[in-house]
Amino acid sequence: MTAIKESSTIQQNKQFALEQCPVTYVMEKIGGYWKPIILYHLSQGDKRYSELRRAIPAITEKMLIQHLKQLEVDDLVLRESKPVVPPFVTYRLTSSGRGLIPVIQAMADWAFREVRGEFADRIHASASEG
Amino acid sequence: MTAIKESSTIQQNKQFALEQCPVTYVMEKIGGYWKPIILYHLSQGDKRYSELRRAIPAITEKMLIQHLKQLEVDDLVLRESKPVVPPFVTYRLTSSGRGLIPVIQAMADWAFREVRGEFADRIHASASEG
DNA sequence: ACAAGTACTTACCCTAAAGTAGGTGCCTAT
DNA sequence: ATAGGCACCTACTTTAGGGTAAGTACTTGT
Repeated sequence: MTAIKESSTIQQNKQFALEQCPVTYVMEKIGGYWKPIILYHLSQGDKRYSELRRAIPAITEKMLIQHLKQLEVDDLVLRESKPVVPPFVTYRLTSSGRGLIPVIQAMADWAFREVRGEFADRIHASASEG
Repeated sequence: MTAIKESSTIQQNKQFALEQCPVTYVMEKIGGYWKPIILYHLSQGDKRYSELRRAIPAITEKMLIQHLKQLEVDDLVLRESKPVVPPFVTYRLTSSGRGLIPVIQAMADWAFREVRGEFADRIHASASEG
């Protein structure tokens, strides 16, 4: 067991931090507003850059490319470019990225349940108004 | 079906936005760095203010109370204070908040899988170094 | 008398994240 | 000839999220 030498303390700290709060680790990778939204769209299938742009009209190009680059260095997203003109660039989830699909899916499920709940409340309120 | 009158367009927009991207709805509620971390600790059981503080040493009091208040108005967290001195305030998840447990749990699961993966990679790399 | 613990609140500051608005190079369609 | 689509890049500015440090009110412990 001589593997992991000097860096073992880092690893131990990481293990420690993880036991303290695993969610912190996740936030370091996909914290912020846009990343989970981008990941959601990629979870629906591989997308070209321009497809992502159209799928998320509210995001600026700067934010989109910036987060895509970061997701790439964090090995959550893979960028594949065909050397043609006009450019043809595809983004897809890596296997780590696909590991986040349950998270994204749980988020989507919750959102639907919440809004259905509001809907039901509203009908109920209107009904009891007379 | 005359329930929902003037406000129906808002509701329709919400439904539309939700179909476009349910994750956006989630981000409006729990986006940012700290909220999921707070929710994780509350998912482990009801906590007093000071317990949360100790559980999340990296957070400042300002951030903690600020996000707790916001989670309260968003009906994800319930604040219960006993009128005693010294104060005794407990925070717990509401039913909406409990609905997020699968999200938080999926995050925690992913974090553990990721770090185990890194660990395995590291051992593998060291082994093939000689 | 003083520190420490409870659960906050307030004022000030700073930085990192995000928005604005341009440009690049190359091609196709009108 | 000009506009538009592709996938970006860059400089500048704004905003909001977060950090620092102090104070509040009341009680218990030493």
